[in-house]
Amino acid sequence: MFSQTVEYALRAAVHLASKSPNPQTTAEIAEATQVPMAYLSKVLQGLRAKKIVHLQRGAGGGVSLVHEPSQLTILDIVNSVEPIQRIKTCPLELRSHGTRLCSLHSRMDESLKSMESAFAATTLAELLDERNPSIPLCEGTSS
Amino acid sequence: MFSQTVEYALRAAVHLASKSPNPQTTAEIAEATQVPMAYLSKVLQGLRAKKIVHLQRGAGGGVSLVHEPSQLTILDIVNSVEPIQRIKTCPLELRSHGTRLCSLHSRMDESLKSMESAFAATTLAELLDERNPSIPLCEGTSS
DNA sequence: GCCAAACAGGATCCTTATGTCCAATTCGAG
DNA sequence: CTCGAATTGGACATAAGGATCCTGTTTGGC
Repeated sequence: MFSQTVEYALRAAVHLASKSPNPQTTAEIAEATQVPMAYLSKVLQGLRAKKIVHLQRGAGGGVSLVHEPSQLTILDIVNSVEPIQRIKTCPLELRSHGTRLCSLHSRMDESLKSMESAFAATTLAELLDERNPSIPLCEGTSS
Repeated sequence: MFSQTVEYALRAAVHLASKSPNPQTTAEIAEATQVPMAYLSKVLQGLRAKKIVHLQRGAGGGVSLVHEPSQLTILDIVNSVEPIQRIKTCPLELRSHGTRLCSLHSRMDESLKSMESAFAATTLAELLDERNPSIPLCEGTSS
């Protein structure tokens, strides 16, 4: 449902937020987030184009967030790499098909809207503040 | 966010429901739903494999729903062609990354869960019953 | 100034999704 | 039985997403 690119961008953003405001090298982020480094580099370049991160070349350089983690929402990241496409008009521009498929797409769009709202409501800072949520998703297999 | 294949399957399912229990030929469905026929054929074969539709070959044959529209939900169709992948475990199986990315994926999964619930709550019959929803998505450009 | 660290960006490759085409098969009807 | 309607299924084509590699450019520190 979510593309790899979005997943990678989110991982990188969260990791950067956790280290904010210290810059991290692409290699460090790749290691920490388990993302292929060469590809992560491309993803980060996309985030740079959208003014989400700052990329500093040269020795001692690295990647850093342009804004405070408390000012960045999940939606900001998602929309930077793969904007959520709301369904504004029925994909079928037919005069004859009645309202049937409309109601389908209306339902689909409501789900998109719901997701959009949820993503807009959570900042990276809030993600980091959460201590041991009720449903831990990270139970390692190692004891 | 939704693949073409899912979109096509949903269109076909809704159209079939609207004609239920009469079978429709693939060509008729393709025409009504604006889906390339040759590809629709493949999609329908997928729906057949999941026992959603019945395909009758030969003259007078066609496509028909196996179940009543009131017994088929949007989720049934979606899961038949491209199952919604809930995030059950953190994609990063790291012992060292703490709970940070967990809270991210927890949020993402909540959106998936919400969508799943919404799709499971609506049957094809209900879609057909809806008259002129408050937000019409089908305003044709033609007067 | 030189060197090593670190990003930049183009070329390339692999896989998957989407879409097309055609010969084969099934089956109802005359 | 024969013919045409209709799906079947395999091969093929195209495009996009995901991933890798290599060379160039920038830049801080010695």
